[in-house]
Amino acid sequence: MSLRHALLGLLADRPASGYDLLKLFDTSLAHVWPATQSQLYGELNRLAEAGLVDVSAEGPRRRKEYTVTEEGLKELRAWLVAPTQQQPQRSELLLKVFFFDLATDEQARAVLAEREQRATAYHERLMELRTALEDEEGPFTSNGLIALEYGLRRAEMEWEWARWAAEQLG
Amino acid sequence: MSLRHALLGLLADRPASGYDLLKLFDTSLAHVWPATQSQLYGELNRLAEAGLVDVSAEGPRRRKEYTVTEEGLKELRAWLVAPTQQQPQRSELLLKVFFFDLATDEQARAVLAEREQRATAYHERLMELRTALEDEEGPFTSNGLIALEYGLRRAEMEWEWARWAAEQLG
DNA sequence: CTTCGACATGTCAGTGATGGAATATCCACC
DNA sequence: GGTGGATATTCCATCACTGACATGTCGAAG
Repeated sequence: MSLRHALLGLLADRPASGYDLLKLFDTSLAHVWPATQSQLYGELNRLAEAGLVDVSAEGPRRRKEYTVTEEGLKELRAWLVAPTQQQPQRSELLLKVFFFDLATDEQARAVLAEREQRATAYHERLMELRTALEDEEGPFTSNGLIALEYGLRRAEMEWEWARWAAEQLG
Repeated sequence: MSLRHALLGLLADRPASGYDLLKLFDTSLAHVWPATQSQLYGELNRLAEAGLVDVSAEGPRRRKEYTVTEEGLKELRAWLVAPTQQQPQRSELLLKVFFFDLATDEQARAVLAEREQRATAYHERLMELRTALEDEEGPFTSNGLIALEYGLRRAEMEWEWARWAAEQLG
């Protein structure tokens, strides 16, 4: 349900087309709220129907540029201050942990090692992203860095936990 | 897709009915892979159709008791050692952080404070669950504690981050 | 002048989760 | 003997996400 607010948020900075927004998603919001092209175009049309955005310009190649309406901004601000519902956390990894008794110790260790690796790799990617972000000056940079820090801390937590868990198995 | 494996995993410990499994989900797996009643019964029927479980007994009130088949166990073990796909992380909280410029500092702080509170409350709940688990001896206790530790660490990470983030706003 | 890559939008089938309603049985208690 | 609560299963409408397919335009490079 928040894809809608992600779009409104990006459009609040500046008008953009679906294509623009798709790229913005891939860069800025990729780690926070990934979305596919089909979702995005569909939601844009629904947003326009609901009067939260307007088509402010049409360009070549059927390009439609969207702008948030007053109503859209209102909706966005209301969402920002509404209580954040935390979505139920499903974790395939932890599910496997639950059933570790069905595997050998070696197999269990492999599962944990895989996660540790992934977490460190992800951490590195985020560190690169951070240095990249620090150079350029975008509208979402400083807030983006706060969100990014969450990812970094989470990755650290994950590999520390994975190591600890592997010890527990012994 | 892993609901299937969650069910197989629980049934691998002992045969059970849908109703039993629902209760097991609510207690043991609630924090790891929540599932609703409609999902669960549906998946059980599909599992039986696929030959991964058998109806091993029928009791009063149309109760059907399911048991994993050899094939089901095979599937479960294959899943355990297969690479764990990490599902894309959508976070409504981080999305809000991205758009903090649209809110007042006060509002942003409130969002962060709410999360900090939730994280500490969740941490407390998990601590209680841990002491409860440590007393009783279940089949999944020791692995459950490893999974639970993940939740604890994550909650700690979250409130530390929320505090840090609030400082950044100043 | 053609072709290739980037730009740009739309649609659809399949899958899985949500939430609620409908149905029925058994048991304990009054 | 009737009622309420726990046991137990099934179905359905709705919604969101995925991944793929379909369609078409423009600009630059050769």
